[in-house]
Order: sequence, then C-alpha cells, then structure tokens
Amino acid sequence: MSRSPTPKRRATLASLAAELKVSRTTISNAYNRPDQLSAELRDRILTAAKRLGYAGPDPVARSLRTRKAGAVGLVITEPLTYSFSDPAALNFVAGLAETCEETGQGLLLVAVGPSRTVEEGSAAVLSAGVDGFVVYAAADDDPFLELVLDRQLPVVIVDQPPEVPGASRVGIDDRAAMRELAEYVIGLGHRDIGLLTMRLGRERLSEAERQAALVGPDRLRDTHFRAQRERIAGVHEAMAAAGLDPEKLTIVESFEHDSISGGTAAELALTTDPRITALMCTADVLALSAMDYLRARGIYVPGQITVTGFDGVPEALKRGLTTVVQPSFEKGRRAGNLLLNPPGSGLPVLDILPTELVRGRTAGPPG
Amino acid sequence: MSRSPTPKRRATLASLAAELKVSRTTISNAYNRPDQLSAELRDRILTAAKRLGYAGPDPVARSLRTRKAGAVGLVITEPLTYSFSDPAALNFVAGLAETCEETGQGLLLVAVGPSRTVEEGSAAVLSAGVDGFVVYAAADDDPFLELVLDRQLPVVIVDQPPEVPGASRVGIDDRAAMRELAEYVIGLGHRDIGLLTMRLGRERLSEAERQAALVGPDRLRDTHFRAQRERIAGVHEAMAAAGLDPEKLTIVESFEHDSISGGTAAELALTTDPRITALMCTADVLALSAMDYLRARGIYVPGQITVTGFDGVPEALKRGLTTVVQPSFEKGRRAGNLLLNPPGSGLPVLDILPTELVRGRTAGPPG
DNA sequence: ATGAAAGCGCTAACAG
DNA sequence: CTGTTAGCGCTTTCAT
Repeated sequence: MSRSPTPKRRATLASLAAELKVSRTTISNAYNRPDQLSAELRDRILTAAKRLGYAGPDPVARSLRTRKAGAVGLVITEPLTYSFSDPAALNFVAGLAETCEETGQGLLLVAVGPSRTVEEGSAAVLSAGVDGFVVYAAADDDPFLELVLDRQLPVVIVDQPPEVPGASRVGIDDRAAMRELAEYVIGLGHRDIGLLTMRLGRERLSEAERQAALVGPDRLRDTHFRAQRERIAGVHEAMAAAGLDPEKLTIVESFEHDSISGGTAAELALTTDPRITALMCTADVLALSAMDYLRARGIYVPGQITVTGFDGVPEALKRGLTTVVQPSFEKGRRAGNLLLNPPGSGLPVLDILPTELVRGRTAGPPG
Repeated sequence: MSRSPTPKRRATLASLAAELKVSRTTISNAYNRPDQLSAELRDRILTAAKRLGYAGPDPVARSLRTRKAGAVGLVITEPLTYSFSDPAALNFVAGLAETCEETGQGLLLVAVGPSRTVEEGSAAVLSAGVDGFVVYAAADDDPFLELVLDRQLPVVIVDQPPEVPGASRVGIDDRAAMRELAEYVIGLGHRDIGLLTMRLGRERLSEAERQAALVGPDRLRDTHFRAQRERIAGVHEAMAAAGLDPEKLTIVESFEHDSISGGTAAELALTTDPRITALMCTADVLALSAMDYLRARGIYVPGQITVTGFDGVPEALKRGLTTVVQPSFEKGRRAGNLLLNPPGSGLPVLDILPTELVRGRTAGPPG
C-alpha cells in the first residue's frame, strides 16, 4: 500500500510524453486505445506513469474534450431526510443507481432541498458536471426545474410535474390507481372517509407550522404536487361515481415524513369527523404511522377503522396493509434507461408503469 | 415553461461576448464577480444570455480551469442492493449527503459493486470528476481502494480498512463495543453462543454458494473486513476473559442481506450446536431476520434464545433489540467534514465515534 | 470597469 | 503505429 512520492507538480499526459519522448497522442492511446500501439510501448508507458504517479487522463479535461461527463444528475427537491426515509423514494434511487452502475455512469446527487437558498441550489444545478438530469417528484412550480431545463441537457421527469416540453416522463396512473382503491373501500360499505396526504405545496414552513392540517377547498385547488392531486382526484371520482358527495371527504395534509406524522394526521382527521370509518393515505409511510397510532389507542384495524396506503413498500406488505403497489425500483431503472439510451426517434416518451391493488388485511366493512 | 429555440451551436461565453461586443472576461465577471461590472451591463449580459439560451459558464470547463469539481465521490464497493437495504449504510449516506448539501457540493455515487468487472469499476473511479473520495466499508484487499489512492485526491476511509497512509479515517471501536455486549450476554449466564456475521471475504459467489456457511478457523483467519473481524474478536475476548473457550463460539457467515438471510444463518448455527442459548449478530438486519425466523418456529425471545444485534437501526430499536447503537448518520457527516474542511494540520485524522450499548428486551438469562 | 493573452489537460482528425 | 495541429470553454493575472 505504498505510494510513490508526490511530485512537485502533478504529472500530466504531456509531461509523461515529454519524459518518454513520445507524442501526447501515444500516451492518450495507451489509455484509450490499447490496440493502437505495441504492447511493449504501452507497458513502458504504464510503468513510467506509475513511477511518476500519473493515474491516467484527467477526467475533467477529458470531459471537456469529449463533451461527456460520464454521470447523470439526480435532482432531489425534497429535504434529504425525505428521500432517505421513504422506502419508495429510496427504491427509486436504487433502481436509477442500478442502471447507472450497469452502464458505468456515475450518479450525482444534486441536493436542492429547502435547507439551501434558491441561489445556492441554483449553483448546485448549474455546476453539476453531468450528461443529463433526472428530476424526481418536483412540484409544478419548482424553481429548480426551470434551471435544469436551462442547461439544455436531456431530462427525464419522474412522477411529476406533468408535461415538460422536450422531457421524457415516467410515472404511474396515480388517479386510476387511487380510484380503484377507493372503489374497493367504498364497495366495502364505507361512506365516511378520511384522506391523509403528503404536503400539497412547497412553501417553507417553520417547525411549528409543520403540524398536520385540514385541507380546505382553497388549499386543495392550490395543490402543487401532481401525484397528490391526482390521487385525491381518484378518491373524489370514486365517491362521485358511488353517489357520495366528494365534498364530504375529510382531507388532512401531513408536512412531515417521520414515524409519528401519520398518526398525528389520523388523529386530526378522526377528531374533525368522528364518523370516519376508513382512513385512506396517499403513502404507505403515512398509513403505517397511522396504524401505529390507532393501535396505541386500542382502535382495531380493520374492525373499527379501515386503513389503506399507497406505494407498496416492503414493510407495508409485510404488515398486510391494503395498498397500491407501484414499481418504484423499476421507475428508477426506466428513468435511467430513458436518459442513457434515449429512444431512436429522439422524441420525448411518456412511460406509464402498471400498479397493482393489493387487498391486505387492513380493510374491511365499517365496524 | 417555454424555452428559447435551441441555437444550432450551443452558446458559449465567447459567443456571447462576440454578440455583445464585450470581452470574455466581462461575461465571466457577470457570473462570477457581479461587483466587477456595472449592474446595468450585467443585466444586459444576463438578458442576452437568456435570449441565446446560455445557461452560464460550462461547469466542466470551469472545473478544468479552477481545478475544482464541486463534488465528492462516494465509492461503494458493495453491491448496490446492500447499501440500499441496510438502514445503517443508508444513514451513513444520508449524513454524508447532508454535509455535501450544506456546503453546496454534489455527491457522486461511484458504484463499483461486483456486478461490474474490475476494469469497468476502474473506469468509473478514474473518470469521476470529484475533489475527493469517501470510501465506505471496503475490504482490506479491495482493488478499488488502490485506484482511489492513485488519483492523488483527498480520501476519507470509513469503518475499514485500517491504516491507509495519508487518508483520514472515521469509525467506531468495533471491538470494544462488541466485547461489552458479549460481556453483558455472558454475564446473563450464557455459555453457548452463536455468532452470525456478514460476509468475511470479497470473493464473488454464485447464487448457490451464497448460502449461510459455518466459519472455520481458516476462514476466520482470512477475514478481509476489518469491522467484522474486530467484532468477532470482541466476542472472543469477552469469552476468554470469562474463562470460556473462544474456540467453542459457533460462527456463521451470511452472504446475503435480505429479510430471510439472518434466519437461514440462525438455523445453521442452531443446527450446528443445539445447545446455543444466545445468538449474537454483527448487524441488526441479521438479528431482526433471525428473530423473525425464531418466532416462526415458535421459539421465544428472550425466553428460550437471546438475540443481540449491532448498529441500532430504527426498526431494531423499535422492536426492542438488545444491540450496540452506533452513530451512522454522524459518521457520514464527519466523513464529509473531514474531506471538505480538512484539519489545518493537513495530517490525516483518526476519528473514533462513541457507541452505546442498548439493553433491549431480547436478551435474558438462558432458558 | 474592461480587455488581451495564456493556458488548464486532454482527444480527435489527419497525415505520415 | 506515431506525431502534428487544433481546439473543448473557461478563468485569471496583468494591463489599460
């Protein structure tokens, strides 16, 4: 594990060439096109390189020349803790990472969460040395999206927002999936439903404001996250189709992502409308937390309250949650593929992946 | 959300300068040193830039010039699924990501898992445009470590291996932590102990070979992962100190990381030595899986079998596992800080973080 | 406050 | 198989 003494000035391809009295091309070829020179000469070069502490062509200089960075950027507009605490998000990243690994690309995490100012986040986006971007779960009005688009690189949008000109998109049919689930719940006989959602806007809230909150018509209309909006619409549609008044749906918004936030939201919903017999959630993490809360209160699921989720994360499946399973990992893979091997046409693609309704053990007739 | 029509040739700083008949320096200043030119001129430049679809200085060219990439590389030598399925590893990444976010650096995931050949992995390391590397949980003989070192960039090693010249290291005292835990277990009265470990070598195994395996003296001596080695040593030391024969410790190695692998390993240990009354595990994920297995078999914990873990992941704590809590997130933060703000001395640092023994509900006297 | 000149380290023709 | 010639797009003294 010993290293050659560091030279005063880092060796470069040119200095190596001078040292060996060959041309720079030859050195370059030794690394990039081994078949373009004799094995013998190549060996001599590699040996000298090792001696001089030359680790091969500088990646940055090469990138400048070849116009390829060998990495894709993942823009995460949520606070980091979000992405790392929701298994669905994580699985997405894992899928993307897998595609990158397979194709030898790096995956650059560009964090532009609320902890930074817009200026700082912009710098991060503008200074990312990548060949393209994947934007995950951005709000419709996310300021960084514009910035990413400005870079004029290939972009793949995941889940939201909708319809960005020139960008491919991968996602699921959130509305249809949620509608099917709601139809199932309503079919079970539920009339009074509570819906727990993730945050609906991207405003920066203080610690204190980040409590669960009731969602009124105004807030609902002002929802900036497409997926949430669509899932809510799915429930509304199912209610309307069943002759229920969509207005009666009690919606609670959760701003946090931790293990108790779902419980807090559930409590608010149940307090607001004590007749609620079913709590639907737009994310499994919310549902699992809500179940913990209910259990602690001695409320039996599904005997007294039906609970449903969305995502199909492993823990939810393990605990028998009735939910919609979406292929998060595959979404990551697809996003990566779309970016790395764009379809021949060059035209943007809309890739809608299938979901599956899983009837678990947490939904039953009203108690 | 409309974009200016893409020009035939991407706008550059130079083309903008020509267009506006100012020097390149001025354009550069407009972006990098706003105070070096009149607000008026700057506005004119920025407006023209927008019109021409110029998104600001090319990050790669800037990197070449300034010798700063604005990103740190994280070299993950495990298969990706590992890192994304172990909450401890994940938390580490989250901590590192947080530091990066705070300092406006990108985090480049360089995957060099076994799914790629050494050649391919090498290319990934050699072509990463970063200012430094964090190497997480590498084996002593990991081939990529050399490569990373060759790049002559700052390097921070996490957990293992030990003693890389010139590199700072952050980790915990694995041996002492495990010894303390073992002392506790032995103190409870256990004499026959089984130890479930993660893989001990970095050989590439076929699907079929990746079953749990008994670890004999040879394999033990050939352990290439420092942390595992140290934790095992900790148990040995505690046994010796208590007058027990360390040779009697039944050690089982698990090659997988999924939700059943701990159970498979537990089964093998228990079959090998039916007198075992305590199963110690070098990772919580193993212990949790083992507990699932025992429960399925109707074996009561801790009544019939004591189970302990290592790491202190949230689920383990929630389930009352007796374990060692280590500050995974903080490790990530420290690693990032060491890389981004190296200590003034310039000398490598060894940063050993504290751990805490948590006496949960899964350890008791032998049944 | 602005400009001219000099390279950062490399690769891609193309010619020999 | 090897060398020559031209930049890739930018920042940075140093002058003006």
